[in-house]
Amino acid sequence: MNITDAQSDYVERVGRFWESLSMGRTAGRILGWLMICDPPHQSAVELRSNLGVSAGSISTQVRLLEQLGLVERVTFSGSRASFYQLPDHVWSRSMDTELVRIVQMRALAEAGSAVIPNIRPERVTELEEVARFFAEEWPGLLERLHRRVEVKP
Amino acid sequence: MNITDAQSDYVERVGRFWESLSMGRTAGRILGWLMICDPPHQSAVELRSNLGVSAGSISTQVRLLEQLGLVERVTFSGSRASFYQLPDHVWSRSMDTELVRIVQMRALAEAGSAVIPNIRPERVTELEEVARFFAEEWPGLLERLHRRVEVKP
DNA sequence: CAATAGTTTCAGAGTATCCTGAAACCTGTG
DNA sequence: CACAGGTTTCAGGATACTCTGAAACTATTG
Repeated sequence: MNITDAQSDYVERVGRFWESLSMGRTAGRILGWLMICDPPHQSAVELRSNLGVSAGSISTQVRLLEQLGLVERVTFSGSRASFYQLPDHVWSRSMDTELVRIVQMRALAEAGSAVIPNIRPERVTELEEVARFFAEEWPGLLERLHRRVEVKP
Repeated sequence: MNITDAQSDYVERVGRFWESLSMGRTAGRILGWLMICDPPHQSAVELRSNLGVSAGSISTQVRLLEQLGLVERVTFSGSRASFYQLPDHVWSRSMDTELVRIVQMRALAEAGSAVIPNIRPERVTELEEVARFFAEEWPGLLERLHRRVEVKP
């Protein structure tokens, strides 16, 4: 199945959005296409021809996306090629990784404890409070998200 | 007041963290120094000498940070210079802007409605559900954050 | 209204990032 | 064990950032 104009538009749009998050346009295009392609799993060659990027680029970006947990590799007996597809519940699961950012933020704030200023110390301490708040809230929030998204009403 | 070694370490650490968010090391250094400097407001010249970057760079990055609402410009009668400082509650307030990202995400998901696939349509539709979930939850979450951070127990 | 403190703009240099195309490298299969 | 399909690596080119230093600009102040 070949890509249509409407699909190409969407792929480009996802690409630009991903780029605005400074995560690379090609990676975004791959995700965009994997969201709407049929079948949902695509070989490197199919990605190449539908997205118009080189084999090397596909290889690099797919590995990157795999590391981020946004793409998974599947294989089929009888076919030598690898296929790539979005894992189940990518989007809700991708929110899980925000927790590591929160932890990094907390670590940054704690590293500031040695240099807390006398005037307006909250410039440093508030960062820690914010990090602590999200560290507390995030798990419960995610649980509700997952319940809502994974078990349909 | 001149920057100490411990302070410089912290500034560099904030700089690297900011860089890891792909927001530029110099911008991060400015924020780091503005978190711990005394007085809390600094002129471009002070930023220059404490951070070791050029006047042009300070000018550019400070404008950028101002646009993001992470730095504010203040002036004092009797002084010709502008001074830069962190606004009150920068860190908790900076979480407010996440809402626009959520809205963008929702728009992206809605743009996909024209190309929803027959098999595994949730690859597209779940993105919208996630966006909607956060759009609903974020305001309340922020309100609790602000209450907690702004009125101390 | 001239001098000057302070700020912004801009060209050029340096650096990082991303892509391509080709070569190298795997690994099933005949 | 050689072949061939498929994937990864890598050098080189293009692009985009970001910084610097100097010139241009702005606006107080004497």
